[in-house]
Amino acid sequence: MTRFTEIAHKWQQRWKENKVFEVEPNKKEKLFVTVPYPYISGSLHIGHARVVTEMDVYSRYHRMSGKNVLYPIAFHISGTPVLGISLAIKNGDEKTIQLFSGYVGAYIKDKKEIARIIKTFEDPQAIVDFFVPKMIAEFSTLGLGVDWRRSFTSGDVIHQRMVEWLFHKYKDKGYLVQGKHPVLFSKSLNNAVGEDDIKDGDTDPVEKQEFTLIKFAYEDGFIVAATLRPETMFGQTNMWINPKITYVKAKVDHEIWYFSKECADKLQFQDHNVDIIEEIAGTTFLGKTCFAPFVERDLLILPSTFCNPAIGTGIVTSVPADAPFDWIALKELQDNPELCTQYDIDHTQVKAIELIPIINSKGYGDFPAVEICKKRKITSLLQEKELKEATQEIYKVGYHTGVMRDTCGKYAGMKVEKAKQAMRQQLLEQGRATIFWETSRPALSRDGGEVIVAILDNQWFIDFNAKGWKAEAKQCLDHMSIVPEKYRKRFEDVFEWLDKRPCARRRGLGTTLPFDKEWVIESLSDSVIYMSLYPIAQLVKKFKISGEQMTVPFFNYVFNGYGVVEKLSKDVGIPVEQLHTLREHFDYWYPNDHRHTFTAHLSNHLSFMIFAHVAAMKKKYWPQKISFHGMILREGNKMSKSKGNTIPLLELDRLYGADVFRAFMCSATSVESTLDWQTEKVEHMKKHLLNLYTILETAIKHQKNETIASEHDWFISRWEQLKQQATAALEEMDLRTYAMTVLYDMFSLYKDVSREAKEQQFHAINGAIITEWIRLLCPLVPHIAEELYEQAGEEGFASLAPWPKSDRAKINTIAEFTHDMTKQVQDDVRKVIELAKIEHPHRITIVISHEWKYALFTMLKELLEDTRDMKSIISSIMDTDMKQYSKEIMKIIPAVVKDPSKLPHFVLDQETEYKVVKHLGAKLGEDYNTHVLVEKAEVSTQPKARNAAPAKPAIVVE
RNA sequence: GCGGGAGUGCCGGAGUGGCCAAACGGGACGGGUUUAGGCCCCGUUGACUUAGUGUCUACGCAGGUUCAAAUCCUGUCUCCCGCACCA
Repeated sequence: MTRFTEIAHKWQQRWKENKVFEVEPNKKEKLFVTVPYPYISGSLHIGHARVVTEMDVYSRYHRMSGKNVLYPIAFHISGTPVLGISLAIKNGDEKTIQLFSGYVGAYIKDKKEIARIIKTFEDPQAIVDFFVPKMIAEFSTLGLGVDWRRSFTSGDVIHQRMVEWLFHKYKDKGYLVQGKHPVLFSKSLNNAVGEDDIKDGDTDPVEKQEFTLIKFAYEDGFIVAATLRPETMFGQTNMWINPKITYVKAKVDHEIWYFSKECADKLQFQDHNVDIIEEIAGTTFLGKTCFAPFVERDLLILPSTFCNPAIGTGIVTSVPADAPFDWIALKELQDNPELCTQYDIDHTQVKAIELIPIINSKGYGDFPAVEICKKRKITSLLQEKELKEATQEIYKVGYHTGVMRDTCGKYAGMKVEKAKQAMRQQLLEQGRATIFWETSRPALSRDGGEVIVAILDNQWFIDFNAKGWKAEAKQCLDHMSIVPEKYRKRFEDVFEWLDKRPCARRRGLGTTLPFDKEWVIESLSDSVIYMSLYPIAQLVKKFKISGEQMTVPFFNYVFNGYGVVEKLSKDVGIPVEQLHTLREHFDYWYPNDHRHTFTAHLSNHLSFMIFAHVAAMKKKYWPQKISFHGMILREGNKMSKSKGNTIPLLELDRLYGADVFRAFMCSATSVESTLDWQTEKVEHMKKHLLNLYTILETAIKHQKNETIASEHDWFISRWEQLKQQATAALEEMDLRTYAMTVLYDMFSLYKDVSREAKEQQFHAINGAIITEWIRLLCPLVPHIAEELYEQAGEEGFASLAPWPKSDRAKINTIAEFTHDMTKQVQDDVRKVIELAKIEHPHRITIVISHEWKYALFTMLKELLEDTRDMKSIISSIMDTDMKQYSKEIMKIIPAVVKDPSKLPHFVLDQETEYKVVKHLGAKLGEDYNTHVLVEKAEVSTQPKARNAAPAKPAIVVE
């Protein structure tokens, strides 16, 4: 454990004991800040730490600036992940058990005890109960100024009641609708499933794919083929049926269909009635025909083994121009007359099949499938992998760049992207097709049952397009501050395309839908307005208010002030005073003044938050500000648990202590940029902080309350400017500039003055700035700051000390300039001596510029403010009595106009400069142990005297 | 494909029209301190030049606007992120 870790623990303990961050409403201006509540998922790592730490630095500044700051954190447990962990442990999943044994092992050493605790995790609530206190402890190691009394989880009664209240609001306003919706579904569990219920669902995710089932008239009914590409239907040449499998004839709704048995089974889950009539061998169909839409003619049914009964209908319509599988299958048949004979098919008919060009894709001719097969040397259906890749490639290019050809009837000239939708729509409207959902790969649930797609016909949706809602949300957004501002447009776009969103599921932790208990509110929809609980959560606990008491009217009153409090009190059995207190607290803290989050939340959580607030809250409680932070990498790589490259907060605490982390994180990159965690750089920061700490400790011991001589005005001036810079940066949440200012700029400025100030004066400077500096450091490295603050003999906590105000009156740019000039001359003298290779100069002469040049430079500076026109500048100057120096002036002006940086920041007068340099001369004389002569150009005999310019005296070393 | 962002030195990264050979941090090199190492301190680190205050070249590439561009405009290349119902 490092020294910094010890200091951190000491102060974290004291803050806790003294309830430093437990806040109540008072007379001060309030600031209520939030971050998204973290999901319970085992131990915390630095990925979690960024957002909470940034918000902490920012809010600590505001606390010191005199605001009453509320910074709370709660925990999210809704949805399926915690459930999934629980399930995995129940099923004896070794990976999960090991992972969680590791997390638990961070706190408990006894192996038996660990195993016992893991066993309890079969109940999801046990996971929550175990980790919430651990997560609070781990967050606390970061030194957060959080009021932990207000924490809760999304599974707590208060949260559930509040979510119910919100959904009642949605329902009352007509923002909830019911409809059909496809979900992944386990036949054995007879329930919807998520990623964590599916075998290998985390490593090889299963998606829902939307097939179009197209009906081809055949005998008494339809042969039904499945396709993902309805836009290729103008290119159909034949039908593929697998001779090796058995199909079924079935009554589907009111029609007779011929298709695979597997599909028939699945279709029953997708809102269709299916009665199987008989089984039919695949070979039965061969050589016959069926009638195809779009091409509007009979297609020959041919054999192919690539048709998989488990995918789609096991029947595929053939588009050899655009589908590599179809092309190779057709070619194999055309090239093998024997194969045709074997299936009793007329080879001449097969041979006669001609490809129909349908899509014009970038980089391809008439028949992309043929081209790509040739290019990739695909000649056989056995090259399955290559064929799949080729199919992907053709699809991708076709979808993005393709245009329908003249062969495609009224769709000719249409982009593939559009034609796909339009053609499918036409088929559906004509009753010649239906939608069928299929999983993107064969999948099993963890208990071994088959996973399919089922359509639920009573799915609940939030309808963001409900009348008036978007307009209000937009109004809220318009009044919000978005940092960085560039994300506002993204919000606007998201608002545009937000439509109906499924908001409840059949499984998972969370809140049941109050008016339809079969459903659990989905985890993104239940976490949109929970910040409303922070002002009251600890009161609800204190007043022992039960779930039954937190009714809809209860929240209506507490949040919005609606209703008659006496009646409410009687109805729910809560004393009027308590209701008043709840209402007052809410009204004091709300709205949420600032929410700091990751950009990934923009299109869902943050947008929903705005919609939820405008739906449920009075305008004055709408959110005020959202800021964004960037992602976090480790040594250039993404951090993830599966890669095993995360850094647990406990380890961070042990190796560095919170302050090193905070300082590194804030200074490494700007808030909105990607942060790369590089151990080497963190080590550098640790060294720097140690160095800074030592310097401040020493400075504390050598303070004097004495007047600082005017020769150090430059330092004081710069100090004030840096204070201002730090403050301005914090106001903008520019944590990087702030961190750099207090860690480095002030540090090097302090070093500079320490080198040139005499001891007494240096101690006086210490007296003037040290406690200020400590306080300025406090938001960034609060533990170190507290420790030093105490050493400096200050009362109370640095965390609660007033923020140092900068004094504009002390800013003296002339003093700074003079100081810089002195340093420059000093530097030049050193360089000249080096270049001249004179080891022991016996005389140094410094020549101050001619007086008239000061007038010239002053005038030039003024003129250059208005114009860059050489002629007018020259004529203005020549109008004065400087004309006598025209020869020299004509050399100076072009150079200066071309590059105005050649002019000094300030132009002093000759006498002042002479005095300053004379003073320096004395010092130089001591340094080099030689005679130094400072003279004005007018009296100098040195030829170099002519080169002297204001702020740039000529130097001669002999 | 659409939408958004980025391309600056050995590296990370400042800089949004002139005060920029480029903050700050790191690395490398030279020197000081030290028994030695570390820490710390000083200097150098685009090229050329010089007894400093000098000249030239550079901000993905190619053009343009302007007295003046890394910064504005046009084209182009490369990389990253999002394109949803998933937390």
